[in-house]
Amino acid sequence: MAGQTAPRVAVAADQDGHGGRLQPLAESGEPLDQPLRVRDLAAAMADWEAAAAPRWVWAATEEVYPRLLPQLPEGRLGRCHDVKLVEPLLLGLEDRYGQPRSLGAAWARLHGRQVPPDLPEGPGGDSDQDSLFAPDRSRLPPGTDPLAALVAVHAEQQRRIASAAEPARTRLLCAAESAGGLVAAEMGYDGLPWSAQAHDRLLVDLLGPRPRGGAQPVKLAALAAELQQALGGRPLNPDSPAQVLRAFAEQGISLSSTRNWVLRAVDHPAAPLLLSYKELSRIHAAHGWAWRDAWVRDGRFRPEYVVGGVVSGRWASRGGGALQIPRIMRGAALADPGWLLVVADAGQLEPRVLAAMSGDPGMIRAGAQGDLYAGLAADAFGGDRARAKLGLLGAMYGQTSGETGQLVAVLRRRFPQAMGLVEAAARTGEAGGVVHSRLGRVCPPPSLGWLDLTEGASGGSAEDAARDTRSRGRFTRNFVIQASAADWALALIAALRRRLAQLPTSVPGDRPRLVFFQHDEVVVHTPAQLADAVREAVAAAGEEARRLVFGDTPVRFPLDTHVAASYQDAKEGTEEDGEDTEED
DNA sequence: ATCGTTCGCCAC
DNA sequence: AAACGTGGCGAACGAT
Repeated sequence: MAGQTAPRVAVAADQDGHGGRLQPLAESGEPLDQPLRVRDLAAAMADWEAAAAPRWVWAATEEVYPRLLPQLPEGRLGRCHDVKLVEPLLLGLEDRYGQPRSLGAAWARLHGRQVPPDLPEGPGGDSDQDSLFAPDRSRLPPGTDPLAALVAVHAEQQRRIASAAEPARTRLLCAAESAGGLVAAEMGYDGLPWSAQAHDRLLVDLLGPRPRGGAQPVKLAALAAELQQALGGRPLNPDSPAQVLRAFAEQGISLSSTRNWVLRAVDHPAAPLLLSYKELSRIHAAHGWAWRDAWVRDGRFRPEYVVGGVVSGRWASRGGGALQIPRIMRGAALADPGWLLVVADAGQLEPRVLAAMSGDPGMIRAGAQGDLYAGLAADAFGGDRARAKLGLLGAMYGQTSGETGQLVAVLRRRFPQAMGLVEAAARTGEAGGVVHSRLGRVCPPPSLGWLDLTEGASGGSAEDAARDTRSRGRFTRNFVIQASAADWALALIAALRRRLAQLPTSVPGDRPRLVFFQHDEVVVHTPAQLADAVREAVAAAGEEARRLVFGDTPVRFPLDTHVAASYQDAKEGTEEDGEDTEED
């Protein structure tokens, strides 16, 4: 096929059917040949992928790739440039944060036309029903050639990347974000293995047998009845904070709220009952049978991931609460027979990011070790690891209250460069400025309302203005860390995805798949005999991410990796000796 | 009935 | 012991 050596290929799928058009591009985005019409887009792309593995350029991964996946061979596609994911990154760097990101919007900006607002992101195109007609979400004006517009906008994005203040980092950020788009689509397609039987066992243990209709499970109903008795016997809905506060007041107990930590300090028989009720009630409501009916099909939990859905670059999810699966429910995430789950999480990721970015000698010394907090403690806290950890987390979150404030003061003395980095970020935010991640993801600028308030122009109180100022300082302080950790995590999954695709498989269908990703943690579903190779791939990907994002820093970014049939069992091995089950 | 806000809990 | 960052989500509740 002509042009198969092109480094990039632009893709425009037909609105209906299986065809589309392809156009080979130079790295700069300049066309190398005429567009090529193909009747079977997936087959043509698979051939091209096998021959030359170009970077696929398209308007939006989420609108194209899910439709291709069922028809692609196991190797799938290697790399892409997602115009809609790249656009907001570039807009942020260009002081145009938050402007519309669609292909049509970028095209309109390019031609000085009126920019269409983005469509609201609904529950994404579920291709379950063989929906031949994907609605056009490009926002291009009618009559515009989508491929020509794509090629023009992509070339312009390449120019913008090249003229960014730090082109190499921007290029890496755009590539990583685009790779994230591929991973997200594939994870949504492959799904997290989820055993209905195991899930049922967990639920029955906790709640009792599945009730008919919408009835309350027996254990929950019993707890509610007991609680009502303990609070005087009057009808009570334990799900209503207002009613609960009133009922406790009648017992002579005045509560500031019905939060768990408040209730835990209450000396009354109703308090533990309410705590138990709330715990079980939440499981039933958020991850019970109704949840499974809605989100688990054919032994897979298939949520929708939203790449770049969090300002810091972390992912969000839409539906199913994918990023909030309660720990006690994770026993239901069970590998297929003959398969295993490889679970890897980056321990102490955020403090390691701070160490690497700041170049602080003391922090680097601690971060070169397996346990950063222990190193910190030995250096500055007389070996008290808990205090070292509390202080460092406080410094990264902007905590000032109580004892933690003093710990932060110690850190400032002993690790001036590291503390200087987060405090400079806080000052920038308080002054209304923006900060950026290691790879250059930009934080949102302050709102007009914030500017009015903090400049005293809106008539708000000085207290409100001061509170908003401090709040933005905490946001930007944390942003530089959280967003840089997200940079690393994105590089990790991109590298891991590529390495998994290169693993030799003997039997078709036996390829390891990334099935879950949560901020600093990945899960790979793999044939058992490949589990060791997957572990090695994870470790190598972590090292690759470190080098790409942080260069030659001595700080290590170790991944705690465990292999088990269930997510739960793999995680239990991860926790450090019972004490201190906190993250990071 | 339907919508938006508040509370509160889950994850990192 | 409890206020310190990013989110999603469900029930209650009050407004339309």
